[in-house]
Amino acid sequence: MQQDSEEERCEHEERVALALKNMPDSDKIDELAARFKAISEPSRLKILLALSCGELCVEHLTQAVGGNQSAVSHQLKTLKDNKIVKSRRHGKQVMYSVSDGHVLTMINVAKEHLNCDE
Amino acid sequence: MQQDSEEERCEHEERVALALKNMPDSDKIDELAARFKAISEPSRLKILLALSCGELCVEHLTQAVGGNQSAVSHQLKTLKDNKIVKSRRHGKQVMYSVSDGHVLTMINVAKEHLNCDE
DNA sequence: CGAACTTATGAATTGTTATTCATATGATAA
DNA sequence: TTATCATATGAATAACAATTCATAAGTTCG
Repeated sequence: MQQDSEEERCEHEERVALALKNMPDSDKIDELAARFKAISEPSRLKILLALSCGELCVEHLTQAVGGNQSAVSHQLKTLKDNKIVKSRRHGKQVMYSVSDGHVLTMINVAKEHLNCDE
Repeated sequence: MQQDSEEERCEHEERVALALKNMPDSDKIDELAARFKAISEPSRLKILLALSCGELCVEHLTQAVGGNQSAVSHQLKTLKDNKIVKSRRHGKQVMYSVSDGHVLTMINVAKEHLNCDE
């Protein structure tokens, strides 16, 4: 016998209702997802990990992650559009850095999570 | 005039070296990226947000996020393969829940980050 | 065992996204 | 202003991923 009890059924229905009630609206979900997506490509994650050591210009970033300048620029654009990194011009160079502490926190939490199962 | 100073150049070179030294190996980066990717689709993020209210079976999840059963199953597989959710069988049903606190933390940090700029 | 129910999976299609190459833009110095 | 250096961008191709449909597999009940 493995029939659901009356109470269990009820509890689950309530949880569905709660989930529906608490669900952020579509735009917010899309924006959140887009940010995770920005971080979710190895090439871009690598850039972020490099930037977690401090501000770097495009050329140095390119050295740090390996690859070509154009690719890195495209990737930086994606990261910047999603507020993951910020930039400032310094003479001929453009310096990039992680946009704020939240991003670093997320990466660190993700790293911890990674260590849990191996 | 906007020439780089000698010290600045040095500092940057050091930072490149540091970034290279601290860079996790390729496999680890790929795994980390894959996890972010798992979270980075609106449909899957929605599932996670629903699960943040508590354990749910596939049918209820399907109700909570809207969509069809097959799609939700596929999405759950991706989440599970990436250790974002876990499951247990309960009679005919399979109950899914968020794998651990790290995942919830990440989502909450991401939500905070979202609120910073609007 | 067979029927009913819940979840999972394979294959195909469609839609997205990364990367590359060529070149444009912006900045500085002579 | 022109040459040079640093970065950004557009367009094209190529790699990848999401969704759907049909159906298989696992579980319980009679």
